[in-house]
Amino acid sequence: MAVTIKDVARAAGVSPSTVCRALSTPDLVRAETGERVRRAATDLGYSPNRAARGLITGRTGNLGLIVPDLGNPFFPGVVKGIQARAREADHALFLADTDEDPAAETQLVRTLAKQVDGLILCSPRMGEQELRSFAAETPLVMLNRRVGRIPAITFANVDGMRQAVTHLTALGHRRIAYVAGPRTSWSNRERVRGLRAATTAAGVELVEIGPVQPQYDGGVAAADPVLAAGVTAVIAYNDVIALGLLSRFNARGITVPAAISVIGFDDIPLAAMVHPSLTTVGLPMESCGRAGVDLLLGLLQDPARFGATRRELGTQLMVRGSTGPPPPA
Amino acid sequence: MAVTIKDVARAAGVSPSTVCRALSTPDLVRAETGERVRRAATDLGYSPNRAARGLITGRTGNLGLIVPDLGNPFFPGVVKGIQARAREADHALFLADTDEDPAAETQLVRTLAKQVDGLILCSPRMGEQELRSFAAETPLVMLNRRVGRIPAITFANVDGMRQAVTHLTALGHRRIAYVAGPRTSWSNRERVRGLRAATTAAGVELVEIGPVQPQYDGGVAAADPVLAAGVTAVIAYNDVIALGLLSRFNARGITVPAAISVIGFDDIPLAAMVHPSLTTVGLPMESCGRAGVDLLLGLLQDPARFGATRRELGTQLMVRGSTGPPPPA
DNA sequence: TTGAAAGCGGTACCAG
DNA sequence: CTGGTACCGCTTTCAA
Repeated sequence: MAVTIKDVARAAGVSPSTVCRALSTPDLVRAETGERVRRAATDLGYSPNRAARGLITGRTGNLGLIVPDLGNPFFPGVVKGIQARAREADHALFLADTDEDPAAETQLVRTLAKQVDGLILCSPRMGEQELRSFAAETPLVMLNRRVGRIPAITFANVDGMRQAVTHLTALGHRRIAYVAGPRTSWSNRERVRGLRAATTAAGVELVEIGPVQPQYDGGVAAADPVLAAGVTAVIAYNDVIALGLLSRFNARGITVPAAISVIGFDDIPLAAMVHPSLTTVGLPMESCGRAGVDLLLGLLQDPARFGATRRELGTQLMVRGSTGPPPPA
Repeated sequence: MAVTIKDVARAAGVSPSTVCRALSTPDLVRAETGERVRRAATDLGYSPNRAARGLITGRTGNLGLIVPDLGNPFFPGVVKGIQARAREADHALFLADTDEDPAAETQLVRTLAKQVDGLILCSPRMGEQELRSFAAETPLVMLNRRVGRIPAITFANVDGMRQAVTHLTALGHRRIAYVAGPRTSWSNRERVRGLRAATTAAGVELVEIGPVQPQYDGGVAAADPVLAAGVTAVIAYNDVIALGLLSRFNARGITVPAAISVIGFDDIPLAAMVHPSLTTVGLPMESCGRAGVDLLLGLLQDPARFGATRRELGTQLMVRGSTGPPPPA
C-alpha cells in the first residue's frame, strides 16, 4: 500500500497534523520541524492522496472535459490545449467522448460532476434548458457554444465568414455556395449568419446547400448540388466537408481553383497537407482550450465572476491553393 | 452541495448502512426496503461519491491514459476506443498528453498512479528500466510497445511490412526505399525488422533513408533523398510522413503512382481522403484501445495473470491509389 | 434484516 | 508552534 501521512508523522516523530501543516502551510511550523518533516516525506516518497484531501476541502484538483467526437480533427487540438493548461495549473483532467450522443452527454455530466471541481463542455450538443440547469449546479465552461450568460469561449465565426467573403469578392466571385453543417450546431448557425450579412453587404449572391453531416462523405454528397448551382466558389461549414468536396470535384474532373474555388473552416492540420492546399478560416484551437481552463479556474476562485465571463477568440483566413479568380464567363 | 448517502437515508427513513446495501448488495436487504431506498435515491438524483468510496474500497473506478501527442492523428483513434470501453465498464478516464517528452511521462505516471486503479501507456517514450519499475508497483498496460513481460497490446508490424512488400513485388518493383521514423521508437524498430526480412526473402533491394521526425515535414524533407536513391517505390514509417512525400513529389512534378509508388503505415482517416489516396498498412486503432482496457481490467481482477497478458493485433494492407506498377525502365 | 460504530487519508479547528 | 479531535462520504464489520 502507498505511504500515508501517518507513516511520515511516525518517521518524523510528530503528529499527522504537523505533517499536514509542514507540507501545505510551512509558515505555521517551526523551521527545523518543517525541515525534518519534509525530509521524511521525501525519503518515503510521500505525496498526499488527492481523493482524501478533496473529501474535506471540497476541491479535488480535477477537471472534466466532454467532447462530442475525438475522431473529428477539430477536437484533439482543443483537448491538447486544455490538457496542457490544466497540467500547468496542477490539475488532472478527466476526458469523455460522447460519440455525438446528447443523452450520453447528459449522463456524463452527471457522473463526472461529482469527481471534479469543474467541467468543460466542448461544443455541447444537449438542449439549452439542460445546459442552463447544469450550469446552475456545477461550475461549468462551454467551448464553441454560447447560451445565455453561461461562461463560454467562442470563435469569431461571423468575422471569419466576413474574411472569407471579402477574399472571394476581391478575386471577382459574384455567386457563392455554402454547404451547411447540422442545423443543431450553434456554430453552423453563427456561420450562416455571418455569411448572409457579408454577402448582402458585398452585394453577391449566396446559395445555401445542405445541411449535410459535418464529415467527409457529407462533402462528397454536396459536391454535385454545388456544381449544379452554377457558382464559382463554395464555402463549407468545416474543413472535413471541404475535403469531401475537393475529392468529388477531382473525381468529376473539375479542377480547383481553376474551375471553382473552395474555402473551409477550422484549419485542421490536414488542410495544409492536401493538394491543392485548402484555403480556410483558422481557429486558435489550442488557445481556446487554454482559455477555457483559465476561465474555469477563475470561476472556481471567484464564483461571483459568473456572467462576466465570456470571450470570443479571433479567427484568421488562411489563404492557400484552393482559391483563385473565377473562370472567365 | 451534492446529495449524500445521508440525505437518501433520511428520505427513505433508514440508516446510511442500509442505503449502501440496498444500492450495492440488494440481496442483503428486504425487497420492500430496498425498493423504497432506490426510489428515494432516484428522486434525489443521488449517486455515490466515488472518491469517498475509493478511500475505503481501494478501488477508484478510474483509469489513467498517457499519450505522447494527441496532435498525431494516430492517437485519437486509440483514445476513442479506450474511452468507449472504459465507459462501458463504468470507469472514468484520466487523460494526459506528454508532448513527446519522456520526463513529463515519468512525472505523469507518478502523479496519476495515485488516483487510478491502473494506467494505460500508449506508445511510451521512457526507458525500459523505468517502465519495468513502474510496472512493478502499479497495474499498468502498454499499447504499441513491448518490454519484457509487461502486459501489452501491439500491432503485427512485421506482418504488415510483409504485406506491403508482397504488394510491391507483385506489381514488379525491385528496389524499394524506406523512410525511417525515430530511432527511439519501438514500432520503427519492428517495422525495419519486418521490412528487412521481407525484402531479403523476396530478393529485392532495400534503401533506408532517414530517420526523420514522424511528421509531415519529415516526409517533405525525405522526398528528395528518396528520388535520388533511384527507387520505384517507397514505404514510409507512417502515414503522415507519406503525405509529406506525396506533397513534395507533387511539387517536383513527380506523379504518383506513375513515376513512383508510395505506401504509408497506420491508415489514419486522412489517408483515404487525399489524391491519390494512400495505400497503407491499416492498424485497428480503436480495437487496440478497447483491448488495452480489457487487459487492464482483467489484470486488476486477477493480478496473477500478469505475464500471460500480451496480445498482438493483426494488420491489413489497404490498397489504394498511390501504388501501381513501376515505370518502364 | 437492520443500525451503530469504526475507519479509509486527509484537513481544520481548538486548546494548550 | 504543536497535538488532539472531529469530520468529509462511504463501506464494512459486529451486534442486535
